[in-house]
Amino acid sequence: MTLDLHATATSRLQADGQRYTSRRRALVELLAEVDQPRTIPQLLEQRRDLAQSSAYRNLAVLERAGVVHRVVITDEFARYELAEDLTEHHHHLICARCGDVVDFTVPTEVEHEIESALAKVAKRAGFHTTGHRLDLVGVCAGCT
Amino acid sequence: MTLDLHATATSRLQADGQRYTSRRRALVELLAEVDQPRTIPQLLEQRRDLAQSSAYRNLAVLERAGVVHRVVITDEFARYELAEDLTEHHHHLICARCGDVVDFTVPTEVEHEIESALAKVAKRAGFHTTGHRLDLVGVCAGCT
DNA sequence: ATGAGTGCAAAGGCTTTGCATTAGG
DNA sequence: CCTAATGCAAAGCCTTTGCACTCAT
Repeated sequence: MTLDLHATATSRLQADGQRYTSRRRALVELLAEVDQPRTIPQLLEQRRDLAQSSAYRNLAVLERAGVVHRVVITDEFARYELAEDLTEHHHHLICARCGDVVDFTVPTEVEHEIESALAKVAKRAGFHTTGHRLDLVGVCAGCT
Repeated sequence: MTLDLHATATSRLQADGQRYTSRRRALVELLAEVDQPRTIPQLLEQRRDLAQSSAYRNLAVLERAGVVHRVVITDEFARYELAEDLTEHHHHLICARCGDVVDFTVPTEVEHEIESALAKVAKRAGFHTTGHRLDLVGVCAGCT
């Protein structure tokens, strides 16, 4: 799995004319460790040897290559997570208490219901959707 | 409708110890005119007599009072719309082409399906949700 | 009069960029 | 070798804040 992840990252970056350098690999590893989108300050705190500007630049490169995905929740910090096809499908629980964002998955059957409802929405509204954002606002486990 | 809107705004602001001044009323009117969340630059362009800092401050006041709602889509500009209970329930179509955000409503029956699916999600995940964000990414009418 | 509201300008905070240095292929 | 990548510092951009002025009550 980890091997696949890095192999995939390498090939996707190469396809975009980019290298899979040590810092980029470090960022991908940090994102793969956790089940929540992370802010750049969080990433920098875990890996003090990463330069802030390079982190911003590298995450932008990784996003263009389709390795990571940028998630905008509030306007304080952008968050990054691995691209959807490198993780399992999930949604976000935005904690109204602590502001943290955690992934959470739903049973396949419910997922299908939501997707079918969304498909109807798209069809009736008469446009082709390229994706959707579905997040729940509530209270995370840590905040009880 | 318009009368109700301003009457409601007045009472909600009063409940928060705030006045419904001309600039605040102007902001509410601008938001009521369109069916999409607007950025502060957009609002300032339509009403050149509004001061930028006051617009930021007044929208913050109006949000605390529950008259408007702040919507964060990307990290460039925050957007504001009338509070949900002052408009009809709607979702957002984020245009991948021009970056604009437009409201769009769905048939009640589909809306119910989505809400019931979301209720299941919340229940199975074991938390109390206070709300959800459901936006579609696609191409708006203007971009065909 | 008296405090809320307003406008201008300056400061904050996240993110991006310029530039010299380092490193990967 | 030679270009891409990196790190530091400075600049950008959206937003907030300080402060004096104005307006409503």
